Amino acid sequence: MITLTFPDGARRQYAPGTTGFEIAKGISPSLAKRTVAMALDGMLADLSDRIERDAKIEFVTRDDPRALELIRHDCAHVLAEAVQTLWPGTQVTIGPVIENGFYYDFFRNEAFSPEDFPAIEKKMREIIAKDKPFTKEVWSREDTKQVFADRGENFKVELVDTIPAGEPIKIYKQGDWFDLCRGPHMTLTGKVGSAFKLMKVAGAYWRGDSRNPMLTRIYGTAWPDQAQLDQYLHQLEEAEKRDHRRLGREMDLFHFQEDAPGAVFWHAKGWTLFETLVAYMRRRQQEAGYLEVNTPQLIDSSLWVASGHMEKFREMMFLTEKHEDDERVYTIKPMNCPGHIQIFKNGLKSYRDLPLKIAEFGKVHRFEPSGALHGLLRVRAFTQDDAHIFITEEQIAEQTLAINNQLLSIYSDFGFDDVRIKFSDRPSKRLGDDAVWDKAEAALKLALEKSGRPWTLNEGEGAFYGPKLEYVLRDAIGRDWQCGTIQVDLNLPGRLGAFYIAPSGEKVVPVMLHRAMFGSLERFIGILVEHYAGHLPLWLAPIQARVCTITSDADSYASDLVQAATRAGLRVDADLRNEKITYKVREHSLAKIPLLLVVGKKESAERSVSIRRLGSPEQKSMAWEDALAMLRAESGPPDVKRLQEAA
RNA sequence: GCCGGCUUAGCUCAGCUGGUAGAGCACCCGCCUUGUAAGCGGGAGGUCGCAGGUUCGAUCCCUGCAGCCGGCACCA
Repeated sequence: MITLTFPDGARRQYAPGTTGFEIAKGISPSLAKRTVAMALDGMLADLSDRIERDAKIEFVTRDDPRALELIRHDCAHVLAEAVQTLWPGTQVTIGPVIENGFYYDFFRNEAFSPEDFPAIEKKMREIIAKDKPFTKEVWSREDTKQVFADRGENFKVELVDTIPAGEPIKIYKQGDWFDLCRGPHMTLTGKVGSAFKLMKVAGAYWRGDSRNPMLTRIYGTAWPDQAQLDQYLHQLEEAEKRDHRRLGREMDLFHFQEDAPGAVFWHAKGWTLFETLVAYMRRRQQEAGYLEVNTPQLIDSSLWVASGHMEKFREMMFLTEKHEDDERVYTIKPMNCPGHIQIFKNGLKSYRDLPLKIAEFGKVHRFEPSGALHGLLRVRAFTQDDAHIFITEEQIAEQTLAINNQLLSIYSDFGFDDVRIKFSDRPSKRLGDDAVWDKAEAALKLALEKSGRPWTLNEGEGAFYGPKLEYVLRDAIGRDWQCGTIQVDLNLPGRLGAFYIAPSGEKVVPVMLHRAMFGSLERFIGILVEHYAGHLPLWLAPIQARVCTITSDADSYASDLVQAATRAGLRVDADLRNEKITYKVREHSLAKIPLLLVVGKKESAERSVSIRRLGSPEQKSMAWEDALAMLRAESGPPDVKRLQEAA
């Protein structure tokens, strides 16, 4: 006999091989009817599974949160059956559950289009209405391959080979239709319900490899009930409203145009934001002892040959054409490091000069694949808050740790407190001996351990010249963005002939750390706009306050306020147009102006303002002097405020 | 780069099976001097992404190219 423990703590004995369904039915027929799967020791399993060992058992009903992935997975199978019924000859591949839904990849000579969705969804509803039982069979490896081969399902045959030896080959049937699948599934197709929707079609490479054939992927979403589906669709609409490309236009920050794919036209307001971030980072770098420099945009390609970029990074680089009067080919810099090494090399350096921290807001150009471009988040021309720190080998851990700490402090100033660290080790395409890589990776790991922060390994994702740490921010709506990076480089300084004089009088090649905090200013701004949904904090807002007149009688008073505020270093302007105040409030609210200072006859007579904050209908009347003082205090950058508080 | 889709006024979008275009908002002008998320009236604005082709005739059909969008691959 085996002993099963129930959620209420009760223990009962059963004959080995009893199925979950039998047990549920024994407890109550209605429970058996409601149950869609079970969990054995916390692991989801088919209700039809025979239980052979002692275990904790729970019955999972359809409204159990754990049933959600089953609903989605079953829905994927229903989708696959529907597609194969409508278009015989289509090959099935894989159909996993993903966040908020599922997808299924198909192979067919002709791609699917969203226009096919109504027909597919209709067929899916028929399959669900038939309420066919999901049944599991275990087949032999050879039989499985033969069956799928006979049906022309070549991708499935290939999948069978990826299943490790010793694992059962499981086939799930829903009526006549069946699929190779790890499971588990619910009991009946009817349990999928009706709250599902096909979302989009996309191409996807077989097994994620661009050398493989492209499949057609159909994405869908599925929920326990219609209300949750509706809520999800509503959420998607809301997310669209905070898209930085849309907000960038509405807030008049920047634009793109066809002539310059992947390059930003920064408008005055966007550029103010950009410069505000640069000023912030400049202060933070000065406090940490960096020296800011500037290096050429175009450098003779021979330098990039020496650095190894031409060999390992060529396809990402823009090169000039040979000029009639000058046979040289120049490279538009894709990175700042070779330039910074030139500055290091200029003049003899001593070990006493180390660590030497060279920083640049360097604009780099990289030939990103056209399909990768995405607003500000992925561009071809971008500005890095880049720095290269020249040190001795002994200083690697200590300097890495210092950068790590400053990075976290900086992110926190923007409200990013959930930061993950990824450690990327040697890639296949790399410079330098393995012994050098061993050393670099070990030093980075040591620094990570000293920081005491958790990290994950990102295998083979390092830069071609060294391993790296990558800092991933989680934004206000839970999306992850890679921003900062610290890279240990034991290759480039030597290749480019950099050295310092050690205490012994010998020439020694320095170690170089590459680091970026924002990463790309362009990308960081895109992330910020979405993170704040356009509601930038006062210190970042391009226009911090807008004075709105109610009648033209207040025009000159309004102009006085703007002048006084501007002299106080604030970014304030006025709307003197002959429009109703409701009209002005609406317009400037949509433009995400943080503060509206409304002035009419009353205010101009008593030298006050009526303040309205973005996102709140409240109005607060204050004397102008008080309002100005409040604005000044509130609009300070976080690092400046910290210094003021400390003083 | 790959797969699919899209490209009409500054923005959002209509435009039936081919007969050279329309709305709302924005813009300009006039009226209203206005009290916290859209006052009223009028006007102007488009080589329908670019280049070819089919046709008596193309925004519409076909081909190529570009950009964008959604994924995939790649990545700050």
